[in-house]
Amino acid sequence: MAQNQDNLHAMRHSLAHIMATAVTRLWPGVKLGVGPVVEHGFYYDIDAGDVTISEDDFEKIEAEMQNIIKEGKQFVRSTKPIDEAIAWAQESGQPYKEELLNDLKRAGTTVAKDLDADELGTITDGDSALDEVSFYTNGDFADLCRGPHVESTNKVGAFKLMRIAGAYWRGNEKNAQMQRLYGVAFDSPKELRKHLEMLEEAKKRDHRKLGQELDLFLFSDLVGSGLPMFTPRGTVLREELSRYSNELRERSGFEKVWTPNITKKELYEASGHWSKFGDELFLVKSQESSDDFVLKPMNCPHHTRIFAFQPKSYRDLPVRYLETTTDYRDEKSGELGGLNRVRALTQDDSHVFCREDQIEQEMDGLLAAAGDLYKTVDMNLKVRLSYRDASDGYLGDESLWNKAQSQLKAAVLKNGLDYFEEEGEAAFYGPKIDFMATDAIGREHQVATVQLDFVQPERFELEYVGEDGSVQRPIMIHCALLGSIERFLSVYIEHTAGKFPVWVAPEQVRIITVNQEDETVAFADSVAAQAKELGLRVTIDNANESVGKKIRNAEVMKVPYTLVLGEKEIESGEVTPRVRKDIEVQPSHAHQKVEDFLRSVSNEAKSRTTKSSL
RNA sequence: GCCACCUUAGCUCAGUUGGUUAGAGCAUCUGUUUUGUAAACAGAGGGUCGUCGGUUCGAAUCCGACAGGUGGCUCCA
Repeated sequence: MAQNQDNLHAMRHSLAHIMATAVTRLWPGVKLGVGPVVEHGFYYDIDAGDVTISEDDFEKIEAEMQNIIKEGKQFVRSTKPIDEAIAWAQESGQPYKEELLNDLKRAGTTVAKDLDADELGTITDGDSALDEVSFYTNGDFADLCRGPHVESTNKVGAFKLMRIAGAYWRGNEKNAQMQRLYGVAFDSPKELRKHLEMLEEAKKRDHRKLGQELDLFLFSDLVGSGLPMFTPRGTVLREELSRYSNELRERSGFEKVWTPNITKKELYEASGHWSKFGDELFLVKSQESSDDFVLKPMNCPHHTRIFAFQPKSYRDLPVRYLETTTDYRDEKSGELGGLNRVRALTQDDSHVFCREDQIEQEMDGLLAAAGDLYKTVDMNLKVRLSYRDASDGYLGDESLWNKAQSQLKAAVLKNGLDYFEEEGEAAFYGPKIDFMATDAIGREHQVATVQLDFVQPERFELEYVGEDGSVQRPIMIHCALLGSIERFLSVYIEHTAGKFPVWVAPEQVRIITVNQEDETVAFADSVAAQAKELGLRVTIDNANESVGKKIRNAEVMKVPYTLVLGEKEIESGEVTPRVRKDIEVQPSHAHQKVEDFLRSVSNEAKSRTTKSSL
């Protein structure tokens, strides 16, 4: 298995090399960046000068790649001293390679390790010292590369070029933008086909498609991009989820607060957000006063004002505030996408103000709440410890940072969470524990987050009176369980493929009438009334259509339970519920009394289970 | 914001190299039908082909700008 993995890796690496060969043959003089292996395939960054490569060119590039593969040239590995390599880069007109090599020479091993493996890592020569780098040559084309490669160009399996994208040289938007050509590659055509089919399947559960089909949310050009609106059905999802999220915290002492949607910009100058995010705030102009207002982009500064409203004693702590509220951020246009990234986002936000000795207990409570929520929605999340990096975009004393980071790690370890650590992912005021969910095509998105903050209490001069009468500074713990409701929905809709469990389903029971006789309609009405009495979301389909058609409509809308009501049901007072296929049903009698059916559905909803007790 | 691509009816999509009144299925409405567990039948309405500008005797089709979207990059409190 490991053997196969290694081979697949070498194959993908070789394909990146072959693609670079092909592009160089087709457009002589292109300048090459880096060409690493990624999940499912590979890419290569290319600067083609004035030439624009587009997806229409894929056929041509793939054909040339096939030629190279047919030639079956050996990949020959060689090494050069770094100065010779630099000379080679200069001679062959490869300024990007030259830059990398110069950095390698200058940086030495220590720094090279810190750099992204996709960049410098690809050209370092494994464990050996950096005074030498490796090359792979196939025929007349040589490329700087760590490898490994397969032995010759005809041993590369099945591949397909997928798309082309812009990518800044070395990930910095101040640098030149190169063209990144992506391909996928597998051992066999069969596996490639399987992968492409999987992508087709994933498209069917795309939250944007399901949002349309299941009548959940919409965008309007008149309202603006990144500003979703929710239909009655979509609003049920939002409210059921945020209610649950709130319950989980109210249980452990959180109290709801309310803050306005606009505020003077001075609030964010105080918090530090203005200087960091000023250009992403929506400005609001008052016609009555000279104040500059902004739409609030987050809630912590407001919550510090509520905390500071009355003097606090150590006995008052922890103080726990909870607010589900919509924030506004003027994201750059290219960063918006479906519900995942919007300009009006609703956070199920909360803040704890506590003493240092209370951090552990508070963190435990929040991590447990996150665990409960994600167990209920049946999602497995990766936990990311998001630390600061060496850049200067962070506020606060470095020793406080170190302490906060180790406290977060301790909490994660104590709670037995699987985690990974990543530098440069922290908020500017503190490190975070981020819960990462995966969408239908495998992209990761942050949902829940727990953050430790020593900075804002400082900047807002928050205090409480300690046991000995001295003035103390509280610590803030930020937490959102869903994160942004919109983003959560984007992954949750894809996770469930729109087959929502009963407790969140916008429509829990659909009643279908067999005919439009008065008696039938009256019976349907009475069943619906009973269902509503039990707090169920129920609709009646009394359309003049065939029963088959109406069943189909209920199926298409993924309604969990459907009742067909006609003469038989009126006579017996019993129903035979049609259960959505994904719902686990414990073996039980197929038909049952109306009251029994409705009561058990109602119990399922209350207990937020995914199993049916019918 | 940057790179590539996309935009035809409410939805999904046809529309041949620029050439009459731009088509289909579903949905909607009307009529017939009163229906038993995934699509009854018939008819009708619905589009200045994303917007604006240009080329042309003639533009859904070619060119440009803008808007919206998709996939990436950058960013993400």
